[in-house]
Amino acid sequence: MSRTPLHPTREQIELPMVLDCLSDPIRLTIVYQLAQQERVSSELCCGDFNGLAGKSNLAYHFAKLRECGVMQTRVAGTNRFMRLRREDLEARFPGLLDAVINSAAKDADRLQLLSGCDVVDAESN
Amino acid sequence: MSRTPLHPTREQIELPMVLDCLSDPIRLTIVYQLAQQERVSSELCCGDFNGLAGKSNLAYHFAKLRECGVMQTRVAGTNRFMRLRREDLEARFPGLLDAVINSAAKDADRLQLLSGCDVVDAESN
DNA sequence: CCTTATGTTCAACGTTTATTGAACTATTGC
DNA sequence: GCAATAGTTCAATAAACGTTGAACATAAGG
Repeated sequence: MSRTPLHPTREQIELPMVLDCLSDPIRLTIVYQLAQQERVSSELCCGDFNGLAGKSNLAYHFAKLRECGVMQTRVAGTNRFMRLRREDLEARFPGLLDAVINSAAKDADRLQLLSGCDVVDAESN
Repeated sequence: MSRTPLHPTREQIELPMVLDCLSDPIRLTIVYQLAQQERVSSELCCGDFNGLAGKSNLAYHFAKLRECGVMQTRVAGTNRFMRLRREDLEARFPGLLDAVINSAAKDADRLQLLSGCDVVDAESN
């Protein structure tokens, strides 16, 4: 396992890549859950998203989200903690992330954003 | 040529589809140009986008933009006039379209949004 | 009616994408 | 050291995507 995964600089973040990244239902769910979690701890680890898809499939989506500059990964022991790159995204594309997240929240049931994710269960306790 | 192409109702417009639609550079350019044109006439016809790609390729992208609910097509003679479905998009995803368009405007040169499009030339006269 | 202009539709193609399971790496705790 | 845990990487697969040119459809102008 390489120590710190590749992240693009703020200026390297491209609009089409971000939009494409967010257009996938699984990745949109991940981003949505990360946004919800910001009110609590701002970070989640990969395992919190088991239930959304298989581990290798999730790793694929995590890599995409990272490489597109949407989220950042921090390695801690055997865990990888992830958070949204809110400031960078806001600097590059003002209002975009919130518009997407709010739209996703509005359509939460339609998008099935809440299904199969440990995070929501934990939060509702 | 069928008289009126298919358009989804406002409620049928889905977030992932819209994001995916906007993630393609050619389609993003079309949307951006339509947005710019709103200050003038709010409508453009297919031919205004020759230069972006071949005709059949453009027809493919137009169809996607239409089927995803991003724009509306009106048939007039041999022409098809298109405009953004601003109100519908705003109702479904508040702030999203403007965030995307403003972000695209900020990155206009990086995205090469202005190249090969008749509209800009016409507008700069 | 014939031609021209505007776009669409279709089939073909090569590329990219999402998904899967198996193998692998790295860290923690006993 | 050994087993368990947490994730990644790889190869394979099927589906979706973008692009192309040729054929088609429709309307307008002479």
